Amino acid sequence: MKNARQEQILKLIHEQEIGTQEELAELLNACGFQVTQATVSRDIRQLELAKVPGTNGRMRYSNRPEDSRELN
Amino acid sequence: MKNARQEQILKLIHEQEIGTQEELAELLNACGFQVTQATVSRDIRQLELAKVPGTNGRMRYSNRPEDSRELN
DNA sequence: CCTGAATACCAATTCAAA
DNA sequence: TTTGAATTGGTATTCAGG
Repeated sequence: MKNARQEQILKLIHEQEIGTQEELAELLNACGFQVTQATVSRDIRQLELAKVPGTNGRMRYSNRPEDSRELN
Repeated sequence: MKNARQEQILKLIHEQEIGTQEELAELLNACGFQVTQATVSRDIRQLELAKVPGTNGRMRYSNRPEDSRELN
């Protein structure tokens, strides 16, 4: 089910550094959610997760930026 | 020069919705900064800008998320 | 160092399908 | 309405060079 999976995604990205959607898809599969990258991409859009270059140099999915709502 | 260009990038992403690095590169060129996507990619990493799926569905570059520092 | 061109990699979307 | 496979589009990186 979609909602449970998206919950799991939030949990996962909070627990560990996830660099790619494939990686996330694999972790979900390990949790019993059978999905492909295409679905993960859609989930990410719905959850409005951001991909940020971390301070360590690597990329990481994360919750949305504070100032992403309006311009000035 | 690099710093001036990165300043300009910050200004641009704050002023308008920028969806791709190519788009950003074009805007920079229009401002007199001659760059390609490769350099924009590096600047984005150095500035730690995030790419977020906006509420409107489109992608947008934005300043970094509030919670992107540590895990729990 | 910093950069561009080319490339390899990653992500969004299309197109069926259920 | 949700999904996967395949495709297309976008980005990170390599590799060479200034």
